[in-house]
Amino acid sequence: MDAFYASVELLRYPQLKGLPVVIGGGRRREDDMLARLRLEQPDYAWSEHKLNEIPLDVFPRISGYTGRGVITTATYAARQFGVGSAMGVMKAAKLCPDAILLPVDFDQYRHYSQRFKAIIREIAPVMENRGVDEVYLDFTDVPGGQREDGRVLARLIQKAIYDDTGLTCSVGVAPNKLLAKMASEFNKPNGIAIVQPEDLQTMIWPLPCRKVNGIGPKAEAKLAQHDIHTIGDLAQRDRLWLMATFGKSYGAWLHDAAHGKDDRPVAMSSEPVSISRETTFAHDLHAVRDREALSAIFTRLCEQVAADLQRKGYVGKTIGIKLRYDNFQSVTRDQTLERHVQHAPAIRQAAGQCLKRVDLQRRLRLLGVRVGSLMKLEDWQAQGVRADTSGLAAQTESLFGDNF
DNA sequence: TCTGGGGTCCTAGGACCC
DNA sequence: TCTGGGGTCCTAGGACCC
Repeated sequence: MDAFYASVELLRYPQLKGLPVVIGGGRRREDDMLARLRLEQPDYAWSEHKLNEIPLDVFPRISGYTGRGVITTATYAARQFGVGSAMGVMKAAKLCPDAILLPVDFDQYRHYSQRFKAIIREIAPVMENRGVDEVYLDFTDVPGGQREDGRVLARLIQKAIYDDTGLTCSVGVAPNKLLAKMASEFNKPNGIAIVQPEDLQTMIWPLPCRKVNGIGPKAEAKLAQHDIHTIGDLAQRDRLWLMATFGKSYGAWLHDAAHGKDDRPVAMSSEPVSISRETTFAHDLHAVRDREALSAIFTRLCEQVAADLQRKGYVGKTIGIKLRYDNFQSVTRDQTLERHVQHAPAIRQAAGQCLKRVDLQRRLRLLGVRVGSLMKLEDWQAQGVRADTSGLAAQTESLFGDNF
């Protein structure tokens, strides 16, 4: 198999490239930011179609930010300061007070995501989604795909995406998904990198283990304890020793990954396993003192999950909740129903039962609702099973009232 | 001024069944 | 005098990814 890994870069303001920019914080829209900037700079005649003309001093700086948000992504200039994904915005502000802070705008990302994926699919139809800004491609059967080891196709894709969206894109080409993903990071942003099987020792083995997709902070720390730091270090270790130390399955996978082995196909479609909604409160809430606020949030989460299920055409059988306490400890509870459900009252009823099984004395920072064991609505209807939501709405009020 | 939101997959124990 | 054993489902937690 010949695999591509492509990821688009979501920064759309050319004048910000090369500067420390952080995208993150609360849920605001980029439209709102532009509207506010327009208010603040009424004399300046720019439009959304000329994003590159917005002067630098108009963009908000990170230093004015207050709140609990985290960073979604950061430019390389910002990363020089130690700023990175998933870091609290407040912490980033300390590390790099002059950084520009752009709002996260998932609606806009989804829009651009659909566009760039549609463009890619026209060129290379065997495509696997990896979130909003990344895809895998199998270009084995794409005509002309093998020219210059895939470089011609990579350039074609980059140009097509840029012409339509103005977004740049990094591409990695390799014999499998594991290596293509690593290759895509070699020349970011807007680059192309090709890794051949014979490049394994020179290009892959010197990299830290953490670069392997699937080795996270915990595994990295445990590997380091055994003096394994690079992928090359890992490749030298005995397969059976790895299996004994890291578990049969994970140890074997580590050994394969270090040797560049990966036979996962590019999966064009996959059914969701669960659908959930969760929210972190602006301030920690107490189950007794803030009962009404929590109750309203809980109801809204159930309604949002129900709306997501209906919009996407699924029913679910396992209803769960997630709580995060003020010390960041998370707990989950779930319950599998006898019948699949899809509507908010039934979800709220079951989720309310789950709430009764957790400690509600401690302050909470997050509440979430999840529906799993999903089934396509049409398959479920084909079985002739009928939803039983009658009467649940009436029960819900009293059950819920007992919990918060 | 710590630590979002939406997912997947794995593990491990207990229940239950044959 | 006993402590089989495999398969599946359910539940809770945790690692990891984007």
